[in-house]
Amino acid sequence: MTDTLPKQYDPSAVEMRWAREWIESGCFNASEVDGRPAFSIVIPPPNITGTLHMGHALTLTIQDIFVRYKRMSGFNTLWLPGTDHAGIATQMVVERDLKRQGLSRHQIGREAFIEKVWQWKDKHGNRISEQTRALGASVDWRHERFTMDEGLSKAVREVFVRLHEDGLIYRDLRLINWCPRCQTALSDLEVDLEPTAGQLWTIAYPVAGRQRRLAVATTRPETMLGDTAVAVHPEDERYRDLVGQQVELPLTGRRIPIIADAELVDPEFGTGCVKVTPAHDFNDFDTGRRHGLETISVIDTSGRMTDEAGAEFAGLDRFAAREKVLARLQEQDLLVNTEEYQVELSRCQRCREIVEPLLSKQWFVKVEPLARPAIEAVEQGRTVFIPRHWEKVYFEWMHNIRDWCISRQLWWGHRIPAWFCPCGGTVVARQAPERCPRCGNQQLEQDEDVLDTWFSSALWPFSTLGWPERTRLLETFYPTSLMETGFDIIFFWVARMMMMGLRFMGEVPFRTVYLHAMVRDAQGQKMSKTKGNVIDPLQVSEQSGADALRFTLASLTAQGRDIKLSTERVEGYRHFINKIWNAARFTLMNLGDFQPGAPARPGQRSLYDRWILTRTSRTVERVRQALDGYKINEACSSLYNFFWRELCDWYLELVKPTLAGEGGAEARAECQRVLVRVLDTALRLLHPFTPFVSEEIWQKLPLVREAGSYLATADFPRAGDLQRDEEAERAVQLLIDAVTGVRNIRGENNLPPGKPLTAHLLSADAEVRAVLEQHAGTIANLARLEELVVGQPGQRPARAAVYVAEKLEVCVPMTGLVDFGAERQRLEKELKKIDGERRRSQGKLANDKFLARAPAEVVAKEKEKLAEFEARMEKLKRALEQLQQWSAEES
RNA sequence: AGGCGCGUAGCUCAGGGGGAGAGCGCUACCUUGACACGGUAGAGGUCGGCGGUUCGAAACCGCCCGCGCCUACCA
Repeated sequence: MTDTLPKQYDPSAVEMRWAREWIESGCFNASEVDGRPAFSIVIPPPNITGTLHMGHALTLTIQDIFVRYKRMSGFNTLWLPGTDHAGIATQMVVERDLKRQGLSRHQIGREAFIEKVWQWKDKHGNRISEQTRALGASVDWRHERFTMDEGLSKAVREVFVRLHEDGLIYRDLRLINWCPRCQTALSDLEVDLEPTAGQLWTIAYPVAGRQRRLAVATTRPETMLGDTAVAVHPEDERYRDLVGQQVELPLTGRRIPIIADAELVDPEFGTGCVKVTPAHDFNDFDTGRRHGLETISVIDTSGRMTDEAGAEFAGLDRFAAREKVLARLQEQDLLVNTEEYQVELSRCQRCREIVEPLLSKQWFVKVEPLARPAIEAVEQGRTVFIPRHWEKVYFEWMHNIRDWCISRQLWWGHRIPAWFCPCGGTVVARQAPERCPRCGNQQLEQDEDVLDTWFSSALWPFSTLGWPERTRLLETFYPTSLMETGFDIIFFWVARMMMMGLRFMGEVPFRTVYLHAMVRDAQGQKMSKTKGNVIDPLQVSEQSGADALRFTLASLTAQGRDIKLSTERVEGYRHFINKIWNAARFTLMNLGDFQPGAPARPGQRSLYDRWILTRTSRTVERVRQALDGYKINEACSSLYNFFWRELCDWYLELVKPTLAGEGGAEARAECQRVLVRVLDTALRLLHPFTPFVSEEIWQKLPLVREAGSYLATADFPRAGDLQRDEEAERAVQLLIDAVTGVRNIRGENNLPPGKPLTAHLLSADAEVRAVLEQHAGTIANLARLEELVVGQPGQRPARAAVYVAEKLEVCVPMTGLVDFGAERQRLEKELKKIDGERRRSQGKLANDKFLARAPAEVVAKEKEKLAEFEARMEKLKRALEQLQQWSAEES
């Protein structure tokens, strides 16, 4: 016996080594031309500013499980990594750096600033990629991409130009969301609504030439300076006569019309009159367009009042202006009411600043024509969402989609390929044009703006594969097989990839979208730096090992539910990893004379060998089925249960004597072979989940294999590789029941574990008795018996504790004092339980309708169950009677 | 306001028309030939409530109660 492994598994010594070796050996390299079926995933590119958090750990774990599973199942597998330039976030980070040096980006200029960002990226932008390696992600680093790479930038220009040619990209002066702090336009999605305590003010607007005032309510009184109408409902009797008249807009001296609009106005709400500010409110903007109203911008891009707001207010911050407007109205007795009111504030997703709707000339994508095919593709099942219910969310958004504002007033990003000529002409082109096609002028200026980061992300599944070139990689791996990401970016990303993929590749970007849940802390709170409840995956990984973290995340990934993570849980699965290690340790300790190449001798196989082989086969089937159905947690629990409960708890215990040579050299040799075979299979099954420990052990196993082969690229087991053997399953179940019965009696009667006992195993079934007799030695060994008697039910020993199993009775004669009370209680409890089952079963069988309508096999099974319950009850009753008798004799 | 999801053992959650499950925790015992990061045994549940469908419901349907999340332009 050689003890080659330490008692405790130390992941830190193992993980870095394999992470490096797999990559160096090319295990994860995809092949561009290959006869094998392709399987591909493009990684959802994390921001270069980011560091790895639990969400990344989860998505990487899930993707890696599928990628390794498919790779081992013979697919030509590409998992393509990369990062995202994250326009606003990255620009903010670099600007902050500059600020520390007392500089602003405007001081150093655009070119120098972009240079700085690249420097920053070179220095810090790889951090997340390195962290990805540490988790064991089996990505093909040769194909790593960055959204600002030349190739991807070319794809962005190509898409922009083509969409523009097709009339799907246009430039227009419209109301957009503007962040006064970031100084850029935002799309609807980049704005978060936040319920906030505010006020609702009611202001009186005097009707021109009458003694009447119209009361309008507003949450933003400062915008009244830009009002260009007051709207009422066309059917509102109260105001019908006023439509077409004017009001005198307070504080401005302007006269504005009273209009009727059924869409904007709900006559039931408030006074039924609405102030209309087309330049600062989305509803009002639409109303303005319907009625041809003037737009007056009274707030500028920094959130200050413009000259249009009037001399008194110009230059004031929007919130200061609000106070001043209210004060002035108060003085004029035009503020008729103030009440507390819950308002939804729009905030910038990046910096939390209150977003301002502003009139601005921006580039937009006309989305509806792109959305239609993207909707159809999911309707037709060409792309399937998992869990399925997310499809509804996707449809809901796609059906109500609005045009996408894609220009950003930033410097870091893909510059918009549009050039303006002083003559008023605009050229959209792949390359900088030399002269204006309209007037020939050579003084063209490129648009200052860049594109929304999500614009380039939308192209990710094909731009990363080389598009617009028709590369081998693209031909082989598009459409990708799986998109694994968080449900929170269905709209931002998944939907947009669908639209762009269909438009430019003519086919969906991915066949399946697997949306994972959010990782929360143990209390179910969202993890956040401010709350301080963040669990850092790298720290956990250092403490417990990446395998333990991965297995934990995978086990908790039930479809459609948030993951509540705690370090205690990871600890628990670390124990599982250690269990795997120790099973291997035990195995290796018993393989001193093992000959890997020697032919198997199935004739030498024991019942236990046959049993573990068939159990392994079932596990293979379960794991495959679970993975094929995207049920990762089910795969995990099958593996956990098999490895710990079946392999370690029973098989290893059953064969210890054989391995010790008690059954002879041949039996030992075959047992070794089976053990190696089973462990090999288990490691293959485990590998996608716990790649490090499985590879480490596998390399130590004495297997016949080519030099330089890796578990990472070994074959994933198939259920048919191993023999099914129901007879062995039934027989071992008898042994398990017998052993458990003795242990139960021992535990319940407080008999010390070391105390040798005598047990009688009784069964009316001769076959059962034969199995028990054959394996009496094993039972005695595991149950710590000094004597074992197999007999018929009538041969119950005197003064014995009884345990009634399904097919046999276990009796242990009690020497010394028997606690009759406790023993009776135990039996009565068991009796009551079985009686409940029996009655339920009997009730069913007494029901004619059940007999008539239930499927025949259900009825047959029910009859079997009833017979079994009755038999067990009979035994229990007899045991109780005897107990009664002994008890009487005793006293 | 609509939509979606969730209420199962003390905790975290699987399961899902035909004998209530796991992990952790808890109790008792144990240095038994890999593992105390271990072993053995045990306690613990009107499967949120009420109706309905069914021979049969924890599961399917409806309503209700709680808890989350997402979407939305009510001034």
